[in-house]
Amino acid sequence: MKTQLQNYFNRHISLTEAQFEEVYSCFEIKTYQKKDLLLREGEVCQHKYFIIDGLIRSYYIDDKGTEKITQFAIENWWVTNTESFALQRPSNINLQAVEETTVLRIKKDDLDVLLVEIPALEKFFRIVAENMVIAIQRRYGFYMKMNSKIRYEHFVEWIPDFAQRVPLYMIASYLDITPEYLSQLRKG
Amino acid sequence: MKTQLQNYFNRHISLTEAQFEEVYSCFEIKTYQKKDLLLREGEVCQHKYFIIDGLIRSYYIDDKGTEKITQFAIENWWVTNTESFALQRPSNINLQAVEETTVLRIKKDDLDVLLVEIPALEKFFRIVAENMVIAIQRRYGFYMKMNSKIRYEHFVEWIPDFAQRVPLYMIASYLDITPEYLSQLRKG
DNA sequence: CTGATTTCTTAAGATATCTTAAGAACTTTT
DNA sequence: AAAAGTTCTTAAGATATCTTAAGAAATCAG
Repeated sequence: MKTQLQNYFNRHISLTEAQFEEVYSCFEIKTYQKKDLLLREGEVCQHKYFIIDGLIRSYYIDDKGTEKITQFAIENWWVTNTESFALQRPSNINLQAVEETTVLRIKKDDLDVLLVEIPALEKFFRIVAENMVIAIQRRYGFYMKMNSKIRYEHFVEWIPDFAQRVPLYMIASYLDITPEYLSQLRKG
Repeated sequence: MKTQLQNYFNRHISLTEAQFEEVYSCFEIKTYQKKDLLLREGEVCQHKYFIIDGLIRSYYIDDKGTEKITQFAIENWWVTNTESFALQRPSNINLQAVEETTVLRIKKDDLDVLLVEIPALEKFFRIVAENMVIAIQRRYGFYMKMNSKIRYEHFVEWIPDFAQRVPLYMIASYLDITPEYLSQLRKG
């Protein structure tokens, strides 16, 4: 748990043992049951979450009442609603545990203090944010370029693990395909 | 020019006059003519650009030979290909001046040095990166939710300036609509 | 001012994907 | 093991958007 977070920090910056202790003391361990919400549409997002184990999805309900999944996140990923967290505005998405999920979470206020006390963290979160930009651009770039069938094949190939852990209709939603049409695609 | 950059830094962090001078000395002024490329597909992106004046687009050529625009950037925006710049990989997009455009640009190597010397810059670029995440998510979130007609109307309403400065077929490309279909939409 | 290039429009037929509705196959709970 | 809930499939008709091809309008270069 502790080591898992420490390893992640060490990927990008070096913290002294004391610094890491200070950082770690600001995190809280939480376990969510399947279907529990970490963040509800309309609330202001107060936490950044580091996933120790499990699977989180980010989704909203569209005007027709259909769930639209915008992101999945698994072990060793950071998750939050950046817009709501950074600007302290009401969230337009829900964060929900797809499986039983354990996270380390940190409050915005605590993080703000830490960033001042340990400037190396600025670098860390700059890199995390840049990686997020890269990931999102790759995702949508691919999405825009490819048709439904290729999107699905790519998804299964790329993260075969997901195809196991997530029901098909959620993959469909993430890929912006109706489950019915995905069914057709899988046939032929 | 100098002030414009300084103002932008001051939005998020405070630099002493001396620090700003050091920062500024790493930037180079460049003017690109209409259609000049700042970055070519396949090259590794070596610069971050701060636009003083003008308009830059980011685009690639798809398998059918059609230009697909992924981003526009104007005065006071930062632009680069984050993936290529951060990971020093070949770029999958072109950056091109849509109008005559003046930028302040900084080399990756120089920026890396600056970030070490002036840690406050880490915070600055963390915030810039977070804002980019927010902007991209808003953009694609909206894109996914809305149909072509609403995307177009929103675009014109949101940045009316653009509708003047950018040919219609580029707006179509950015909104992922064929120019022919956009023509139909504008009629009825 | 004229020819060349770039940008925009029209219209008809083609296609990817959605919608609706229903039932089958699983999975979890009792 | 029955009931209840969740997930997946099938198929037919509907629709948003694309493709192709052509010409009109506007802008740029000589």
